[in-house]
Amino acid sequence: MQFTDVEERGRTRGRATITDVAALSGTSIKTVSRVFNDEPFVRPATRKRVLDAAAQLDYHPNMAARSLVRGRSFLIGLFYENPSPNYVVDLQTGALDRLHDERFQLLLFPCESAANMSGRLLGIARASGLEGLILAPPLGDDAATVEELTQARFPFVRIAPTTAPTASPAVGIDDIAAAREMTRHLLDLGHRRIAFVQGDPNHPSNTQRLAGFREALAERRIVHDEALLDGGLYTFESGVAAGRRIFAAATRPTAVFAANDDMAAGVLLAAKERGLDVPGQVSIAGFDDSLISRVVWPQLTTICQPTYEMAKQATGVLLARIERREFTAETRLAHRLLIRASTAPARN
Amino acid sequence: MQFTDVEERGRTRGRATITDVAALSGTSIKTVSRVFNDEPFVRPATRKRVLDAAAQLDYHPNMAARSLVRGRSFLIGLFYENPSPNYVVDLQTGALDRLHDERFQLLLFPCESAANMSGRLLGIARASGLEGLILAPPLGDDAATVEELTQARFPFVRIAPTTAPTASPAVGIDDIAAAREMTRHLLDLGHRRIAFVQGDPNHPSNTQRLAGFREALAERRIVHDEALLDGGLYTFESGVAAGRRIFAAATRPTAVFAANDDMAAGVLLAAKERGLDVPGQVSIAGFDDSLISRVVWPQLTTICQPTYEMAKQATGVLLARIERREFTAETRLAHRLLIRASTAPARN
DNA sequence: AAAAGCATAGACAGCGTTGTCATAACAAGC
DNA sequence: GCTTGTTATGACAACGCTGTCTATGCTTTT
Repeated sequence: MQFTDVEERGRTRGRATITDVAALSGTSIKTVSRVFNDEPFVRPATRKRVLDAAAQLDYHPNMAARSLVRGRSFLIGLFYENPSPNYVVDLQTGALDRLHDERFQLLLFPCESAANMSGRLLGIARASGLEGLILAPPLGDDAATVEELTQARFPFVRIAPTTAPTASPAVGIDDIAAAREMTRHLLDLGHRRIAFVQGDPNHPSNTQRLAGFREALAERRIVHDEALLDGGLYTFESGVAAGRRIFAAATRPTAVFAANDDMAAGVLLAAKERGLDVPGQVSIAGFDDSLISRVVWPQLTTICQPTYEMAKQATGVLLARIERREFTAETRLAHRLLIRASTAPARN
Repeated sequence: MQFTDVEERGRTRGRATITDVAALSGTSIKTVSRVFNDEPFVRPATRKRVLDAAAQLDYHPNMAARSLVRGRSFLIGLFYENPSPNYVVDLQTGALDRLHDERFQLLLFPCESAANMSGRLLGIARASGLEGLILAPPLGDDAATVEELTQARFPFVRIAPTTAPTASPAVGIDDIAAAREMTRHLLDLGHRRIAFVQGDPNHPSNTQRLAGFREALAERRIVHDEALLDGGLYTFESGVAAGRRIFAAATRPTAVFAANDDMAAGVLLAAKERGLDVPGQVSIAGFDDSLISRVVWPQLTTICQPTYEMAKQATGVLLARIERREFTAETRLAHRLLIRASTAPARN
């Protein structure tokens, strides 16, 4: 079916322009512009006339024209490569909430793999006319990307980066300390054989969490059995696979610490497949406090990571840099050990 | 810290323009424009010169200028009010994938509540300069919204709408038939006391699923006990609450059918709290095949709803309407009953 | 060899806005 | 009443691009 002569109304054409409002209100376009940009020196009476005319014509400023003349796009890109929908939505919501009253809009850039984005981000940003980038893990950890953007003086902010703190703005938590706390919790419960399920080796957050795990073991003078180190990809499925391998081993660990909740949930599923009681026979701990940690049974002991808040603050940092050229250094937000039902004293 | 005199590079100013490319390539701006818009009548040699110059200057067409002169924004809005992150991400990914090679960009509009958006969508669309809207459930079911947009001839497409098929384009599945199939499955397993956990009463998908449930019972001449109807809000937490009420009742049902997976997972958690074996003592069924249905133990029997594909097709329909004024009527995609481990024969 | 046709290229206006600069209105100070 | 200063308003160019129209070559046809 085809529309005949009637035009569609999504287009910009046909909409009232600043000239129409000026004409109807008996003022000039410049005055209308002043009103819509809250510039001073407009008499209240004039302002009202303009506003009335605008309302009558259903006038909305044309963003394209505004962007063109100002040389700004008011577009910010959120780049992420993350297998966990919960995490992604938290990120988006945080950024959107911060952007809500600003004139900026958020563009999504889901990336297949962080590796093949290396060195391409600046080009993409330029092509889309972005004014700033938010790099979610692990994109903020790519050295080439950070170097490229810094070199070009292109505004960006990294969320939860783990590479050595450069001068670039970032918002995150202390992954090492958090992993250390979780490990201490397991040690305090009497666990000695603790398996660690790594996340994607390309995500440096994984390296940090593993480091924290090792530090805590070292504190208590426990020699870690490398056989208890297994690797996943941060996805639920990879957690299931890791869990199956771990529980099939001759000497089973009494606790498993997974580098994120999705994998911990996978490990939990593998435990159930094998008929293991959690936390009776094996304790399982995660990391992130994502929705999935509350959905499974028993609910997972985890690290509460303020993803939403990190994204919100990161967006604020980026905005400050774009709008006022303020350069905020690295920000660390607080994390919290959340003890729930999946961990219990070791009995062996 | 403040940047001194060096300018930030996110802005559009300072970037190469079409005039620069024309000058460097020894052509006119119109020819450069032709090259970048794949217009005919440009000699290969000229094209190459232009492209080389563009590459050398790192030229990218200014979207704002392009939008302005064309009277188009190339912006599409995705409106959703959905408590399930998995669903939302599927929706986004479907839309983004379809948009990938088009010049359009997607803007996100998470809505607090569909009700208070009623009658405001057109204004928001106009204010943001959108060319089209994708309405995810339940926004596509608001009569006032649909009426307003249709009236204004504003391009939009609804995902999984359930209201009486108007002439407006929509992509969805047959919720009634799907719920009927699931109910038959439970009946075939010998269940007779089946509780139904409703979703948000404001989401008409809920009404449809309940209707399908009732139809299947009627087919088998089973009088449904209204006490077995409980209500949630499509969230995991509301499912937990409903499950607790259901299992606290004097005569427990042998099966529970929840209107979505999140609630079914909640019911499952409530069952575990009470020490009930699933599916031994009670079968639980969900709807959606969202990630959560695979994460819990036992994995949930559910209806596989192609959310990603629905969003992708809906975007295609919208694009066709915007670009070529093609008007596609309602499209129904296939669903599938996915029998997993949470349902088993009734034994009583 | 002239005319006609087509492929190729450029000049220029205009899209809807904001910035700059000029001007008008009005109050205050002498 | 005349200057001065401040407040309020408007004329006009410019932002970077595409659409329209016109001009220039180069073939082909007569």
